[in-house]
Amino acid sequence: MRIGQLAAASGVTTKAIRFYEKAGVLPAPARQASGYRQYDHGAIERLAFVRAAQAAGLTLRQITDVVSARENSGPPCQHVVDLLEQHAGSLERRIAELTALLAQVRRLGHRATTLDPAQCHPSQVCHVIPPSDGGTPSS
Amino acid sequence: MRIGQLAAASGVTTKAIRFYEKAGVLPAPARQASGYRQYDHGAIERLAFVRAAQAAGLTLRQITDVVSARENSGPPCQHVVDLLEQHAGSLERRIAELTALLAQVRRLGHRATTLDPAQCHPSQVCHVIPPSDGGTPSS
DNA sequence: CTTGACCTTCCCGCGCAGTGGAACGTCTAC
DNA sequence: GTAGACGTTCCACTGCGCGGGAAGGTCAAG
Repeated sequence: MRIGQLAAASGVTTKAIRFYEKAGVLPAPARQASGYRQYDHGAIERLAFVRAAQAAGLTLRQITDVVSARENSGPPCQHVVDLLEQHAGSLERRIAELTALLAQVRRLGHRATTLDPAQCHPSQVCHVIPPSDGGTPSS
Repeated sequence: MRIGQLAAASGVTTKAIRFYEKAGVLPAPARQASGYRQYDHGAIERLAFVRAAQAAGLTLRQITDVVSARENSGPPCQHVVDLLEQHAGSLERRIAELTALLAQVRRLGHRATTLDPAQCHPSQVCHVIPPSDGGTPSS
């Protein structure tokens, strides 16, 4: 099948498919005499894996590592398990950061209800957001 | 004071200060005859506001809006309150997304412990991550 | 033969918040 | 007068995941 059919079958644009190939996340397919890419049926499954892994929040870089591990040394299950565990850890940290940030933003919003706009000196931009409160950067 | 002193006093690099000015988040300061930027004391406070607002997770675009509202029509408190409320809402949504994603990743990790690597067909990349499970996209 | 759908490669752009470096001007101390 | 610490501008690059469009080649139908 050609790239257009693969795109239609997988729901991924031809642009994205070529991008994945260039990024190393999909192997370079065979070419027809015309230069057109020629895909076999497995390409649909590989593409489905890429989308599933993306839906799990993995980056293309991480997926590329999984795919090349698979190509070099068989099923990369342990690698994938480690990756998922590590990913779960970073999700937890990120959630904790955002939760702390949410609490901080809520404090500011609440604080605003007790302040008088007239008390806002021109030298400040807005006294609702005070300097150096040690908020967690959202990186 | 010159830009280097402002940088030292505020803990922000000269690069970032010039970047803020170009982005419209800081007003263009006066210039000396040499062309050097000349800052008054209020610049330190404006910069502190920018950093505090960033620590609260606001983007430079949002901060720019607050600053220009301040310049055009006095204390932007209501604007800021609305902004914070809206920001809290998007933080909540983001946290919910990431929490759902974390649950999904945990399910995958757990599932991996019940699978046999030998069962992983070559046509798949890795059977730990199955296709089309309807995971929430992380963006 | 020509039209139109498909394919190829290529580079540019987005949004975000800067950082790095080049090439050059300025000020201060010795 | 010269070293070096500071300042100025501009352009490029980072990571992420593509999308848009140009300029051209290929293939089937009418």
